[in-house]
Amino acid sequence: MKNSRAIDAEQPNSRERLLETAIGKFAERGYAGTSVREIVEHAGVSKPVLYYYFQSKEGLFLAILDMAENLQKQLLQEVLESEGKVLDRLLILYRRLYAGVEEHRSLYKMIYGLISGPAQGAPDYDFARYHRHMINAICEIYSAGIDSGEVKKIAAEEVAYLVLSLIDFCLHMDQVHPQSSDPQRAERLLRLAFNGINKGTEN
Amino acid sequence: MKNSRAIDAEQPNSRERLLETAIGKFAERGYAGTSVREIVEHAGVSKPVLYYYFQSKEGLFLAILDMAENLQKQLLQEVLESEGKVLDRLLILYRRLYAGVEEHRSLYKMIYGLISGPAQGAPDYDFARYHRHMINAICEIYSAGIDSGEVKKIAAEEVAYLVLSLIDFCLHMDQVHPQSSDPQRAERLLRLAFNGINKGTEN
DNA sequence: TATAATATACCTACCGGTAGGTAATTTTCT
DNA sequence: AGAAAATTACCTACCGGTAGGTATATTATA
Repeated sequence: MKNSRAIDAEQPNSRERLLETAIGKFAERGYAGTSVREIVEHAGVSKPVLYYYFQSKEGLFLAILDMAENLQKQLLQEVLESEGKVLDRLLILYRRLYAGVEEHRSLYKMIYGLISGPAQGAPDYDFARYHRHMINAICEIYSAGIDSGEVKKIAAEEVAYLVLSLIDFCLHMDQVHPQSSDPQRAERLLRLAFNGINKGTEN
Repeated sequence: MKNSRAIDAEQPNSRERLLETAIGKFAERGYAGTSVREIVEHAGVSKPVLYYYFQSKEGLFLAILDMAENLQKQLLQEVLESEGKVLDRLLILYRRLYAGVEEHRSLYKMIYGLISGPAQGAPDYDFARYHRHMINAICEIYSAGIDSGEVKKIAAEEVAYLVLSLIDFCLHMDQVHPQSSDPQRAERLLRLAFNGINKGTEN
């Protein structure tokens, strides 16, 4: 028999502690703004442990990005399996996204910072892929709505930009001002855009 | 008479070259990702010149931010003097903003990165102020539209978020994919949001 | 007893910042 | 007007400290 006293709690091992710590630090202070010393100290391990698992600071960074892309891929796949009206499916997308951001707050912050901001000395990486995946998913949802005659025949990409801009913005706001968080805002704005702002448009 | 040969060309002096170079570098690689050596070398001056004019790397950074806030303040003031329909005034805002971004591409990129991303080791600064100024300006424009009965009586801030999210997103896209730049996109999306996406809404 | 996982102690290169000096201009004093 | 004093605008050379990374020894595990 391999285990001694039951399943012995399984406290996160060094590798995972390093990943988690690095995500937090990179999110708060950026890649160049975070030293490997900070990371290993906060994770409670010595420096060679980091190099043992990730070869380099860049390796650690890229391991995090791999993780993030898998999370996004899985999320979008789930959402695309949904059915219903366009607006409802977009709301499902948003809610699922919101839940994901809640669960991986720092990871989202880190990625968002790298998508929107400078490279911070980090290794090259095609961050726009995250954005493209989102646009594609929204296009797919909207196109289905055009096919079923539910929504206006507007270029799906055009609508995708509008929807994504709004979702992104709200998620971002939620992150930089968590005290005035309003998870419903994105949903309201989405409905608003669907119904129109001008007087004379319905609702 | 004090001057010798006319106004002697006045090539940009060291101070301005440092400012310009620093903006470019900070925009591309972030604050912590840019060393003062890089800056002074690219600007063609020696290190103490930077410390002579700006006291520190932080001083240089803050000087840039001062500049940026003044530019924004001036821009919004101009736009708020406009008259007309809400959508038209918002389009004026967007166009003016677009022109400003074109003119100060790197500066905008740097600020945007700092608003959206981690601190990168940069000194504390309330970057959200840029965002608040924008929201306030849009609220003012929209409120005028409510008063004149032109648009729906929706909380102005709500609309401001929608409008800003859209403008921000388009400006940002324009920046990270300048090759597929489409200055008209924001205008189309703005109109789209005003008219609604659902079938049955006008236009 | 082999190997996976860690620690100590150290490396070189570069970081932001400064000490100390100087050529050229401007201001002040006579 | 001309000398003296002060200021401006810059330089080379260097500082203490910290960055990312590693050689080597040790400990735990199987």
